[in-house]
Amino acid sequence: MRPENIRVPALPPMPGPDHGDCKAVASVLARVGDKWSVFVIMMLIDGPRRFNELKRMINGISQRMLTLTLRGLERDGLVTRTIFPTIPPRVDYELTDLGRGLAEPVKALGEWAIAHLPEIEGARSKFDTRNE
Amino acid sequence: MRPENIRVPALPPMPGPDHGDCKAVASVLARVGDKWSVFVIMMLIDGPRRFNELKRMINGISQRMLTLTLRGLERDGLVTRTIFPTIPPRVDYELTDLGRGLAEPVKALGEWAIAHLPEIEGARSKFDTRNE
DNA sequence: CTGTATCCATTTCGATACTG
DNA sequence: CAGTATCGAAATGGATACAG
Repeated sequence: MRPENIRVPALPPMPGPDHGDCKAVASVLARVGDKWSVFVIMMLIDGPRRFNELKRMINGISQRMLTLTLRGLERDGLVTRTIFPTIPPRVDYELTDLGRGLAEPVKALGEWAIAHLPEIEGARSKFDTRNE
Repeated sequence: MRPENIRVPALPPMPGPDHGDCKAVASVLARVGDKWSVFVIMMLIDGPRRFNELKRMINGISQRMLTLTLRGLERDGLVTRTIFPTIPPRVDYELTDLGRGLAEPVKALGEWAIAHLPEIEGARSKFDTRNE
């Protein structure tokens, strides 16, 4: 049997051509999926905000979750954290260029959500009543 | 004191003008944020798919999570579920018009994620090494 | 083939208390 | 003001077994 006739076994664990990025992309989408990340990004579109300012704007968020959300956004390079060593201390959070770029598709998604909310809620209640 | 001088107390539990939609919009965003919903929507863009077909395409998803994800999408009116009473049984899932509409901004978000993945991963490792 | 039911580990998150 | 630390409740998700 000559080399050109050797059969190479298929490669089973390779579902699609873009699977290499799959987990990585998922990690980015997960950030957007975080309940609070989107709200924080929205609140920062108009300019920098202080910690408690954000806390008041977002209404239901706990101090803990705001801290964790901001740390996550900072880690991904989406917001900057600026400390003013005054007393009382002051910390400003601001979107980076990257963060402002992300805000665009996020805003589009949010606008779609608002526009189609009636349809979705209708579908939901219809589905729920159909199954008691 | 005349009527025009009466002071109306401020309304404390009303953080912003768009707060009424806040919880509702969040519930839509939460669906997109679901780890698997976005992948399922992507897989359905090209046309209807069967249950196990989706399961194979998505690679890491468990049977349980695929069922739950599809039920959620169906409940929101984003996919339809068509049963063919053959044996063995066959069930097709397909995007509705609403679902195809949602796919647009979702795709934009996914493309942004892929395009800026290097920046984000760079920011992450930088952040992680800076904090040991 | 297309699910449902159950169990269990892990993660997530809110409440609370405390620090510089 | 801007966090950190800790705890327990709840949600999430995988594995497995079973059913129509």
